[in-house]
Amino acid sequence: MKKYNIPVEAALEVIGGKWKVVILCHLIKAKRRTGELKRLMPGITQKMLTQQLRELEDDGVIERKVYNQVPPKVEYFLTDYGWSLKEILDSLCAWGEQHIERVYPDKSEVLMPEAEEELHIH
Amino acid sequence: MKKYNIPVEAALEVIGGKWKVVILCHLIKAKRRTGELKRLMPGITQKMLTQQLRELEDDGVIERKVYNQVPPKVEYFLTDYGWSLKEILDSLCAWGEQHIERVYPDKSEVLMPEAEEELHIH
DNA sequence: CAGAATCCTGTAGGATACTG
DNA sequence: CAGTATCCTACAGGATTCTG
Repeated sequence: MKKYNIPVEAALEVIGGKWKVVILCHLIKAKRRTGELKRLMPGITQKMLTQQLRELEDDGVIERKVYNQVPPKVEYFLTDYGWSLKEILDSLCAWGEQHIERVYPDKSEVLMPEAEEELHIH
Repeated sequence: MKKYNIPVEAALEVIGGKWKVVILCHLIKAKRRTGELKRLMPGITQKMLTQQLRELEDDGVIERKVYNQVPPKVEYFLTDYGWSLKEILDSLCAWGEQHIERVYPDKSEVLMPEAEEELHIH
């Protein structure tokens, strides 16, 4: 059992990973398949993605649903416990939006995941 | 100029460092001298402390006040910009307090820094 | 498509000693 | 007391390949 010098460390232990907040911010908007997450995070490697997902799963923050079919289909989504992080994630996202330097003259450069939702890739 | 795949990355860039949230959580309660911070974070090394402090300073989140005296005295405190992170830090701390496993049968093991200094009301 | 298994490297970050 | 300056190592994390 871990000992913390300050309670906030308990939160950091769960969402402190390099990509965890980003992953959670995506999953708070919608459940996602592995490939979707990969496309939403061009910077992440295969290895890191699964690794971070496993840790989040082990911490009970997200859940993994496997569909028994070929080709395989796996979906990740927040658990109830994960939703308890909503306030944190919301404030983080809000701050990011407010304080981001405007690198996007128009929105064209921003990934618009919603647009590709429901897409079937063959 | 950095390009983000998702706005929240802007927030992570500022508070994503290993110790930054902890430091900020301390500074949100009161301005602190270097030695105080060191004692509040027994796990951090001299090097990491100054490094993280410098980065926070460079990002305009905290400010460093040097008193010209011997022995030296330096104080760190949040800037106005830094206070814009209050909501994030508050929700992080709150979550930590709620979800920490109760490792403290009584409070005796928890550091109680408040006792040693006046509060910094903003 | 999801992800496990390898191999490999950079660097985050620790320990220690020193200075104004 | 606050802060450099070194040295050094573990491991986070990347690239690539393979499999059901």
